[in-house]
Amino acid sequence: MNSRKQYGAVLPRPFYDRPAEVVARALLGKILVHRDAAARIVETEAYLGLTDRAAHAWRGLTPRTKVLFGAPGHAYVYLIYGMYECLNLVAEGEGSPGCVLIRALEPVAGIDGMRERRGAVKRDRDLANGPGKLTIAMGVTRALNGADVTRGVLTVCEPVSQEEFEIGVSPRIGIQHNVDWPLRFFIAGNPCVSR
DNA sequence: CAATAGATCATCT
DNA sequence: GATGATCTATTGC
Repeated sequence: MNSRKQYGAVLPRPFYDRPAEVVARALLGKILVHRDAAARIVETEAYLGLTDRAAHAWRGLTPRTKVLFGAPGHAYVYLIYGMYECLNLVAEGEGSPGCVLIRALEPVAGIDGMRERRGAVKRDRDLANGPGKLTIAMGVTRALNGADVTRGVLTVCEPVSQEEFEIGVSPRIGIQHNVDWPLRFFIAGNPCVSR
């Protein structure tokens, strides 16, 4: 049991009030915290909104995308393929629907709970190395859609110690439009980054 | 090891 | 009624 705190101050709202691709880069290395579970963000993708056909908000304001058009620093959780949930963080100011998809995490604390929720996973690095996996591992569900990430049960925090890392860039994964836009960011060499 | 099929449902046409 | 920001198990070299 390690009782030492693994993370520091909660990121304030202005952190998110910037272009989606800037926030996506800045989130790498930060610590996502939900109740007793904490994990380092090692892979993100930026979705730009009205100009980005791959983004949910591309078509405009609908009941589902309402959160994306709201204030920055909130969670957007949606169901994909009828089975898995994906976690996004809303970026950019009110009315500007940029967001950042969290694609992979490196477990930091509460790993026992993650293993329970994930079932027959062998290695720790496989607990949260994908968008659908990390929501299960962290216990994030659609009940958290619209939640304020600057205070409450789900937050993103500064790491206690920031090791140096290189940021890798590539096209986004699993989408059908704008396949060549380099909006995926990850910590180069980290074993928890998805393939 | 790489490729592929199947699971399963909220959202939008 | 079709589609999708996925994962896992299974099949085929």
